Amino acid sequence: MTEAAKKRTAKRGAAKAPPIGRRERNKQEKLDRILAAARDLFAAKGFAETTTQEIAERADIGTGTLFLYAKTKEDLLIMVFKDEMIETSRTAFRKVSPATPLVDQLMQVFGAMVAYHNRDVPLARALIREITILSGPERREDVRSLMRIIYSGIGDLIAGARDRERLRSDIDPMLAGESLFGIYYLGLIGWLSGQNTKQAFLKRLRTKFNLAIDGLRLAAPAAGGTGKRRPSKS
Amino acid sequence: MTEAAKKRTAKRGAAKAPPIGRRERNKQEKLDRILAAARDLFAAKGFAETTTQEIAERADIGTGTLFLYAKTKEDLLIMVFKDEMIETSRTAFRKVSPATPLVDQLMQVFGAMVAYHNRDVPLARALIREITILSGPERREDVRSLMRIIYSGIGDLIAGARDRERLRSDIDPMLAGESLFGIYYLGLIGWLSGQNTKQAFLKRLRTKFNLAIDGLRLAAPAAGGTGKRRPSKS
DNA sequence: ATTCATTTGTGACTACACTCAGTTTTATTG
DNA sequence: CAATAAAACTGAGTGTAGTCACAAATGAAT
Repeated sequence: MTEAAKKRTAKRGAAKAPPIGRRERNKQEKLDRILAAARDLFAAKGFAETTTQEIAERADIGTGTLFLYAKTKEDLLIMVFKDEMIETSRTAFRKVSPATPLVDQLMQVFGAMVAYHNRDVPLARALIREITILSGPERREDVRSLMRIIYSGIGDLIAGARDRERLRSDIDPMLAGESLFGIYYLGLIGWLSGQNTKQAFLKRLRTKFNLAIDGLRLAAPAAGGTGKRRPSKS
Repeated sequence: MTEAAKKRTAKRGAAKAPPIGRRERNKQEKLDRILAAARDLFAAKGFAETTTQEIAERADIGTGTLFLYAKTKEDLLIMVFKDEMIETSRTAFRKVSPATPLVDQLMQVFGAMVAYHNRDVPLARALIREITILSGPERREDVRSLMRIIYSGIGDLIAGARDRERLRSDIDPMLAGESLFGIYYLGLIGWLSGQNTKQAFLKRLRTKFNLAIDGLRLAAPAAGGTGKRRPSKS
């Protein structure tokens, strides 16, 4: 009996319901090799400087095979870093100090994201470029799920701070989360584009968050009369 | 005396300070032809689908010459639309109704920008992609000047609304302008990426602006202005 | 006008992302 | 096991952005 035959029989005897044959296993292994190769090369040489040839070679597959797993080189970039970014975000929200001023909590979260991007700024630039406007529809869901995590994470922080900081109860936390993320995102782009140092960016961001929380209006800060409706004009 | 000699003499007699010789003129004409060709083709076929060959052909220049005027195809995109975008922004700010609630003024401005992008959404996508993260440093100043115009434009609106809407006097209008633009920009990206209809985007944007102006806090509202806030009972 | 230096123009060429017709591998069936 | 179908793989080939060594045009100097 040949090795092949033995293996085949063994598989039959094991379990057929979850079709985890050689095929699926090979495919998964290949994908893993591709992603590892791409990650290493992107980190070592940068995104633009890495050729798909090199990635295929290092993953020990044919050039054409690569494009069976990633539709484009840009897709590969998202595929490589998606999980990492999601994990970074999740962890950032998990680590937030409870019962801390909302601004500080926000700065903790976004600080973690900035620290992540700071590990490789040119790569972050490529990544943000692609995330902002995807070059194809393939990774749309990936980005969407990342955004959902972030928006609802911020939304939860806002909801959690409602009592502590006497926030309005009529606001949609998700929508507010989107606003705050927009403020962060534009600053991030500015930093990655070299308009600000990381420190200046973060400092400015804190100011903007304070502004967003307090609003532009000349409302009485910490006024004695809590919900005083119309404080006489003039 | 030959034609050449006559011309040369004439030029000498005219003015030498502004060296507007045949050279400069030819260069300008060529650049104009290039930009016109690129604009037409981008509009007709889309950015990705237009080849630099086609642009060169239509501009009646060699393929290599094109890259003497634009370092990359992406550069060309910015070069073609930069002036238009700046003009759109300037006009948008100029047309703002004075003595109108700040939120409405903001919606007028950003509404104009959205209308501009709405003329060709796929092209807007390419444009925003490139503006967000430039693929090279060549057009950095162009984008920066556009941003300056926008930020200070919003800053002026805020400063102008200070009395009308009893805004805080301790805020940096430019910084606040950046915040509001960030909120807009992320929404714009969402719209261009097909996450929202134009209407939903604009409606949501208005809500976000109101939130940014009023703040998240339950502080005593300074009434008056755009009392768009939900009438909180009790 | 002639010479010469400098700027501008050019298209054959290169590098690289991506495709596709043909091949190999795996699973299935009898 | 053999035969067959289906899925996965492959690398030579294709299209296109961008380069570069050389050519042409221009302006300056005499």
